[in-house]
Amino acid sequence: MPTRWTQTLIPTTRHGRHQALGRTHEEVVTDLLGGCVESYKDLPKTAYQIQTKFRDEFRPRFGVLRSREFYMKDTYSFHLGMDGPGGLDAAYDRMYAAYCRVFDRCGVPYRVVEAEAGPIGGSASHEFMVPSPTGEDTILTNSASGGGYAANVEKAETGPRPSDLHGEPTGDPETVHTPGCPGIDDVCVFFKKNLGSKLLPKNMLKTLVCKGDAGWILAVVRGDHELNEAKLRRATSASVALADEADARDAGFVGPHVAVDRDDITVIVDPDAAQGGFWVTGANESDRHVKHFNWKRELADEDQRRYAKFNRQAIHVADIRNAVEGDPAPTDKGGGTLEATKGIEVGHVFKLGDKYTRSLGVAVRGENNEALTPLMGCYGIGVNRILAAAIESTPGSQDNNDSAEGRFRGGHDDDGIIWPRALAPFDVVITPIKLQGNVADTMTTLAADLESAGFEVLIDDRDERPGVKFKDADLIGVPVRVTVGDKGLSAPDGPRVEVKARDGRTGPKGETLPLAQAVSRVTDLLSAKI
RNA sequence: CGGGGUGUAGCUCAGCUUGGUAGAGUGCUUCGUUCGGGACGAAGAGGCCGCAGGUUCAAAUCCUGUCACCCCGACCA
Repeated sequence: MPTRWTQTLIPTTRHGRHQALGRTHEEVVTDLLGGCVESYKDLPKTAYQIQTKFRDEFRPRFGVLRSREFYMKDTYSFHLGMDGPGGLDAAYDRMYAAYCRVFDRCGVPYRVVEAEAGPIGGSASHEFMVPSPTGEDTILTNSASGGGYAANVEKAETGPRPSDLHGEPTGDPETVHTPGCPGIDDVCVFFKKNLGSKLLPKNMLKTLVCKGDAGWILAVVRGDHELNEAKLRRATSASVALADEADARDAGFVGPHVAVDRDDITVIVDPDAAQGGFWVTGANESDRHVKHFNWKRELADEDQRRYAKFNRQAIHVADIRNAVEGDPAPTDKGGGTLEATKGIEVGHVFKLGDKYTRSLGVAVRGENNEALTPLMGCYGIGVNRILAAAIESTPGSQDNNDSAEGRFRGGHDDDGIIWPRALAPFDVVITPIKLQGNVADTMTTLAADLESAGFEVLIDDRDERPGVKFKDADLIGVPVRVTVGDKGLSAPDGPRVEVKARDGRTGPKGETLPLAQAVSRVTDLLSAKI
């Protein structure tokens, strides 16, 4: 991946030499491990580190959500094979389960989504996403329709979509001069401005020229859809490369009928593009588009010769585009309709296979002294991003597990942060109303009792008005606040204090209860499964 | 790199179109009254209006240049 290097920070030293700041460490760890293992008996092995990573982000934003410097835990495992004990599959499953426990205990709502193993190689990949409107990744799920499918846009499959290549034309073909408009949007703007007719991207066919193993591949999707290269690769079971940029301009005027009379072109059409009705597409001529394109008329004829593959029904209709909201969900995953949600990626597990070990020449000797290339998995957690995600997360979001009644996982409201307990800087804040009478003594004793019970306690002994302290406690999001005041302590039936949970479990005004019950009530609130 | 925006009191900003030597809120200082959900009154301190030129009797305001910051976009294991 070229981006692995373009996004690496490479400063120049005063001596004119280049130094690279660590990005991710598949190569480094693989190379390191290669020097440590000799025999099949040395595997499996797992290495991890928690350290600062650097990445030359195009556009850092949202504070700690996307930054050039961040904290990351990354783990790499090495195996002799895929199956059985000690294999990559088993390690992957255990790592997956461990990640679920990590995010459970952090108290952030998350969803595990299927991700594209992609051109980097490997066979399986899952992302751990925290749902949030601030998120930069899009997740597609069918949970609203009762299914259990979740995947990112690159990976998401759609259920069956009907297609019909034999619909009747909507009119005679008409070539339109569209100077300087290779792109879909350009053409639509041109139609409106210069021809006074409204043309929508969904009425256009986007034809992408790709190089396959055995000749050219034309990938055709609707103008408002995006080609998914991984899906195209699977549909052709071949390696696929988009035509290079030098050809890109003229490629913008290509239409599917360029395949006519040629046998070295394979046409692959997304179902939504393989329809009758009104189409505008490239005219196979620079600066020209054609109206009323029709699949049957343009590719077949009476002699059944124009595009032989069409007539042999060898033209492929396949899901080759990114899924979008509203698509049917895969039927074997519960069916229904896909809906889109924004999410923040906080973790990723990945079966890399032999991609790195093979290219770096790492091998061990097997039982028969043969050379074996280990398989590899990698597993990452964006440590500081969890903090941001915990605050940005949508309160009450569903997660992958059964959403238990009353389970609450933090986030924020108009008053500030609502920390899940595991991430909060303190468990309890004690807010004295005014340091008079025995308030100070009670407060100190209570703090000591709470600390003995295992909690981290913050005492707000600032000389501020009560309202100020309440607002600040809410703002920094300490999970439980205990208010100690002279009025409560001198109640006729014995001293009382107020206990309030930041997440609202104790209501907007909290609970007033006898001082003696404070520690046990706080314990209840803090040990509730979050 | 492309597009847009903003630089005025410690902070958040108004004023600029229609030039006339600077305002609000908040914060700060002092005094008094208050004190269970960001108190109230009174008095006060605080700004070469990002920087450099130009136009003008006169520039925060108009013109040119420059610097800085912010936002949006560039398909991101």
